[in-house]
Amino acid sequence: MNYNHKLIEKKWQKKWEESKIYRADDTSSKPKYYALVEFPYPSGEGLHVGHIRPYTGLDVIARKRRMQGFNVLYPFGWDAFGLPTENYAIKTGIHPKIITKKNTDTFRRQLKSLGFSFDWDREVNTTDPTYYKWTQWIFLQLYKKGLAYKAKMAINWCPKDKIGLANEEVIGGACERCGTAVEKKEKEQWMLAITQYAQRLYDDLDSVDYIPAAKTGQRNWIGPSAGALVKFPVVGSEHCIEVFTTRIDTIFSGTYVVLAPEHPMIEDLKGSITNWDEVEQYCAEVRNISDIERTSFERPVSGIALRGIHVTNPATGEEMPVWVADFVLAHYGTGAVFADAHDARDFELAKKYNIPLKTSIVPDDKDLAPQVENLEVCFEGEGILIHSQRFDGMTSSEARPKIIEWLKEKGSAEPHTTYKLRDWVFSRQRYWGEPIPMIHCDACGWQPVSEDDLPLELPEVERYEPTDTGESPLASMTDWVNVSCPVCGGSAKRETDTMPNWAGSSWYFLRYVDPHNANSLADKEKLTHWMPVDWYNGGMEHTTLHLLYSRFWNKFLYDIGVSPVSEAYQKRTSHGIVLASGGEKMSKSRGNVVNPDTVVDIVGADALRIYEMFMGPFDQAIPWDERGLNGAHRFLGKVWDIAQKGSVGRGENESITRLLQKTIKKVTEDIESMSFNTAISALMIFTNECYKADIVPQEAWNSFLHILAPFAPHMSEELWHTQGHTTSVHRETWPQYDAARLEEELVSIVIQVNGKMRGSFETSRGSTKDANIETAKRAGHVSQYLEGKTIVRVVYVPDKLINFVIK
RNA sequence: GCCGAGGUGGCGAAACUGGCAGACGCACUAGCCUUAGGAGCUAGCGCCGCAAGGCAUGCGGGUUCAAAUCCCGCCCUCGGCACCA
Repeated sequence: MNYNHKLIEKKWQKKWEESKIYRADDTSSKPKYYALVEFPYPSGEGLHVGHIRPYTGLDVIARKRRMQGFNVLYPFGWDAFGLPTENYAIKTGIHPKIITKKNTDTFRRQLKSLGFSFDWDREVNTTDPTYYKWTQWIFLQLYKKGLAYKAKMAINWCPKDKIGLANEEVIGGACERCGTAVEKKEKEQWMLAITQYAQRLYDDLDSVDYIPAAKTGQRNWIGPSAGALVKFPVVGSEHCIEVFTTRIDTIFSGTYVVLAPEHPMIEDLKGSITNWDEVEQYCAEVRNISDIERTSFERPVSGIALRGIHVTNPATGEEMPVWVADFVLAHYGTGAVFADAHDARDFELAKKYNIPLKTSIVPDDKDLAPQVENLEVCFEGEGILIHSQRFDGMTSSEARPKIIEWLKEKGSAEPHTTYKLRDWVFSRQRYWGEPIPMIHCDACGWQPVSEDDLPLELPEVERYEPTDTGESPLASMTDWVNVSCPVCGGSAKRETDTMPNWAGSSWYFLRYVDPHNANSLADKEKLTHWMPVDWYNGGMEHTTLHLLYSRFWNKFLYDIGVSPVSEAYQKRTSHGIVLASGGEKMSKSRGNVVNPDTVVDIVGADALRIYEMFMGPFDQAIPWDERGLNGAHRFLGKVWDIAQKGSVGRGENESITRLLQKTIKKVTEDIESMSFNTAISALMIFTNECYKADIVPQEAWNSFLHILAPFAPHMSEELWHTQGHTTSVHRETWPQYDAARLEEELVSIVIQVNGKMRGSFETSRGSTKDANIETAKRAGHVSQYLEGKTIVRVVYVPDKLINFVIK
C-alpha cells in the first residue's frame, strides 16, 4: 500500500473548504435536513477520541443525506461558559475569554483534520456577546411572561473558603478544595417556572421520535402523579395544612399529618408549639442532609411531634397530631402528607413513636387481610375499603374519584396533578456566565434591563473568585453594579449573579439557522425553512436536563411566536462513550486520554473514523483499543490496493455484482439504524471479495466508492478522482439496490433432530416439502440419528429448516 | 435508594418476526514472502476430547419441536439523580 494519508487528506480538506461543498443553502428547493450534534465544552485538554464518535456518526448520516438529494444543515459551535475555564482563570489569572479562544482554536483545528462535513460558516459560541445578547433577550421574555422569578433556595456553602459550591465540587459532603464540611445556605435565586410546561413537555413526547430510553428518562424526570389536594384545618387557628396525596382512598385511616422540616407553616405556628426548641434543632439538623439520604429506605426514620398543634381530618372529623419528619420533602407536592398505616415510612414512624394507627384498606387475600387489620404488617397496595363510611366495600380505584368528589363538595379537597419536576434554579454566583439582565431598585423592585441595552456584557474584573459573601465577582465591580433605575431614575443595582451553563445550550439549534443575524435571534423565514432539527444525537447523560431545558425554551419561544415548531427535535438518539483501554473512564486526572492528533498522524483521519464506527454498537460504551485501529487501517489499505491492481473495469463479474446489491442494502439500512459497525463489516466483506477477484466491474466499484464515502471521505474522493472524475464523490447520488437480484437461487436447509443441528443440504428456493424431507432423512449423519427411532413429528420451515422430533 | 442501559470466545462484537451461536475485526499459532513495514499472502483459531462425540450466550427455574432471543426469580457492571457539561 502506498497510500499517503497525510498528503491526500490535507489536499481534499483544502479543496472542500475552498469550494464550500458542505455549505447549507437557506434558499435551496431541495428538501431540507437538519442534523445536529451536541456542541462541546471546549476544555483545555483538547479534543479526545470520545468526542469523535458522535460527530462521525452524524457526519455519516449528513453525508448520506446529501447524496440522497437533501439540502443538509450540519453545524458546529462551542458551549464555552462554565466552571473549568473559570477555575483555570482563578488559578492562573488569565482571562476566561483568552483561555476559551485558545481552546476553541485547538478544537477547531483538530476537528478540521478529521474531515467532518460541518458548515463552518455557521459556527456559534455561547460566550460571544453577539450570541449571549439573545440568551439574555430570551431571559427577559421569560421574565415578562412571569416565568422568571426570585425565590429562596439552598446552595452549598463552604464556610472556610466562603464560596458557593456546585454539587460537583462537593465530595462526600465536603468542599473539594479544602475538605471542610459543606453547609446549606439560603440565597435568593432566579428561578424559571419550567413546571408550568410540565404537562406539555410530558404529553408532546408522543409526537417525537426519541429512543425509548430518552422518552422514559424524560417521563420519569417530569414524573406526573394525579391525586388531590386536601385541606386539614388547624384546630383553634385560621391556618389550614394543605396536603397532596395520590392515595385519597386511604383518607379514613389518616391519623396524623407530617410536614417537611422546611415547611413555612412550622414558623407560622411557632407561638402554639410547646416544644419549639426541640423542633427547631431537629429542622436545622435535617437541612444539611441530602434528599437522597433523607428519603433512603435504609435510613431509620426519625421525626418530632409539634406539641400543642392538632388538625382535623376532613373525612372523619377526628383531631390528629402533627409531626415533622425528614423523609417529607419540601419541594415535592405541598411539603406535607397525611400519614396512615398504608405507607411504610408512616407506619414505621408511628410504631417508633407510638402514634395511633388505623387501617382503611385490606388486600384481597384471606391470609393477609387479618394481619393488615390488626396492624401487624404495613399494606401499601390497593385493595378493598373498610372503616370508610359510605365507601366501604369499594376498590381503591373505584373509591378515589368518589372520595375526591365528596370532599370537594365539602370544600375540603380538589383534584390535582403534581410533578417530580421542580422549577429550574437559574442563578450562579460565578463570573464566567451570561450576566442576568436585571436591575434592583429599592423603590421599584426588580426591573428588566431595556432590550436596547443588550447585550449586557461581562465587565473585566481583576479576580474571578466569588466574593466572601457568596456573591459573584461581579458584585465588586461597583462601576458596573451601580446604575440608575430604569423606572424612577433613582439609584439601583444590577443583578450580579450569572446564568448557568445550560442557558446558552437551550437555544443554540435556533441560532445555527441564522447565526449572524443582528436584529433578531434568527430570521423567522429561515427558522421555518430549517426547523425542527431532524436528527439530534447526544449523550445519555443529557437526557434529563439539557434535553428538557432546551425543549422548554423552544416551547416558550414557540408560544411567543419566535420558534415555528413546538418540538425542537424530531428524532433523538444517543451514543456510548469511549472508555480507556482498561474499561475505565478517560480523564485527564487518570492520564489515559487518547489524543486524536497522534492517531491522525499515524494512520490518518479515515482510518480513525472507520475504527470509531466499527469498534462496537454506536449506543454502547466501548473501551479504546489501539490495536483495533490496525484493522481499520488495513481495510483501507486493501481498498486502495484493489484500485491499484488493475482488476477494476476489466469486465463483468456476476458474483461481485450480486454481492454489491447485498452490500448496498445492508449499508443503506444499517446507517439509518446507526448500526455503523455492521455496515462497515459489510463493506469489509465486499472488499475482501474484490481483493480476491480478477475482475471487478467498473459500475460495482463506483457504487462501492459511493457507499464508502460517508465513512472514509478522503480516500473515496481520491479514488473517485483516480477513475477520471472531476466532480466530488460527495455530490454523487446514493446508489439503489436491485431487490430482484438479492434473492439467491440456492438455499441451505438446516436439518435438526430434536432441535439439534445434525446436517444441512442445498436446494433450489421454493422446493417442495415432501422431497426435502426425504432428502433430509438420507443426508449425512442424519440417518444415524433416525435409525431405530420413531419420528413423532416433522417441523418444516420452507427454505430454512427441517426438524425431526423422534422418540 | 430510585430511574435507565447492559452481561455471548483471549478481546471488540454478530445473530432480521424464537430456527446453523460466534459474521466482521483484533490478538494469537504455523508456513510463505520481502525495497525489514505500526507491511503482505495462505491456513488455523469457543471449551473438553486422539476421535466419535459432548458442553457452551451472567446464575437458577419455566414455556416450546426449537431459546442468546419469550416468561418467572436472582446476581453483577455501567450511566443519571437537578450548581459538571
